[in-house]
Amino acid sequence: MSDLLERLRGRGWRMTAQRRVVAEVLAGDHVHLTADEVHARAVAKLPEISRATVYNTLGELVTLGEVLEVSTDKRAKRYDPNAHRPHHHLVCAQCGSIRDVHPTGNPMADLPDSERFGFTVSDVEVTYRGVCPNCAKA
Amino acid sequence: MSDLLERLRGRGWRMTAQRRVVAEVLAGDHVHLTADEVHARAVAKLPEISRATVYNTLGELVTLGEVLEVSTDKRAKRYDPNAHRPHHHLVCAQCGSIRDVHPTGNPMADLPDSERFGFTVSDVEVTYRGVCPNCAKA
DNA sequence: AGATTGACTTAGACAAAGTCCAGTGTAGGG
DNA sequence: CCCTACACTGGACTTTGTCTAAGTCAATCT
Ligand SMILES: [Mn+2]
Ligand SMILES: [Mn+2]
Ligand SMILES: [Zn+2]
Ligand SMILES: [Zn+2]
Repeated sequence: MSDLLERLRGRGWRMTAQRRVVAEVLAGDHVHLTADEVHARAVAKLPEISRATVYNTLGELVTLGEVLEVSTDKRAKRYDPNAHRPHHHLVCAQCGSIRDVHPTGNPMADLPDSERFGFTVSDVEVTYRGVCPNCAKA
Repeated sequence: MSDLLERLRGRGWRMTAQRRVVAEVLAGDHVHLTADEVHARAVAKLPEISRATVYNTLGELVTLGEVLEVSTDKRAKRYDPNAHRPHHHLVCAQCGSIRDVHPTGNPMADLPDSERFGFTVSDVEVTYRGVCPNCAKA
């Protein structure tokens, strides 16, 4: 995720300890943390970081297209650093765990003109729901 | 929507003025109101109805499968009375208006076993995003 | 019809998620 | 090493949703 920091520097971002820490927390695969989870993990690395800064930084990253907002459950938004490979989500209805998935086919092509109501459709988001192996055996 | 009231009576519900008003507010096609919008419209018909009752009633309708919860934006949940014909949603990214759509094909079949991570997948939710004709011409 | 009763409703306190702002601190260019 | 525009902080505030104690009333019974 240090290439992210490079890109941000290239965009004229001031490199602060807070922004570095938020970027660190977001590293990895299948990462879909809430803002408060990001804050909690950031505090572990930099105790004085404030909630407002975490919200600001996440919001900026979303605006720049470096992070996606996902709302799989009906509670807090989740922040997804996997913004450069298009994908969808598979969510456990019981424990809420989330995996990135790459379905075949193009759901966009499945929406006929007669069902578009004059909209210019630009994007589609697919959420699969089920029970994860862990919850299934319990 | 009076068949809804019938079904509720059949399930042993007490028929109160509040529940009747909430059912009335939910009548129609392409209706996807937030709880507060339902409350505002209910108050117009029955001024003393409380927020708690609207939330309770909506929750009960969801539990009974008579109304669906939808979260197309990342803000408040929306309540969808079209629970008996499966469908997906087309959302205007600018004004937030929502239409029910019926895509062809079955997105569930597009998720190969290798992308299921051992989950038992039971449901899929598709949200199309774009710009509605109204916002396009402005 | 009148009495009864438990389901229903209410107002308001509370909680969680997110926004906003005034004051303070600091990254990075000169 | 100074400056200053940008960034950060803490706390107040808003929105969305939940909970509870006390009061009300729909449906049933007599
Ligand atoms: Mn993802
Ligand atoms: Mn709908
Ligand atoms: Zn699970
Ligand atoms: Zn629109």
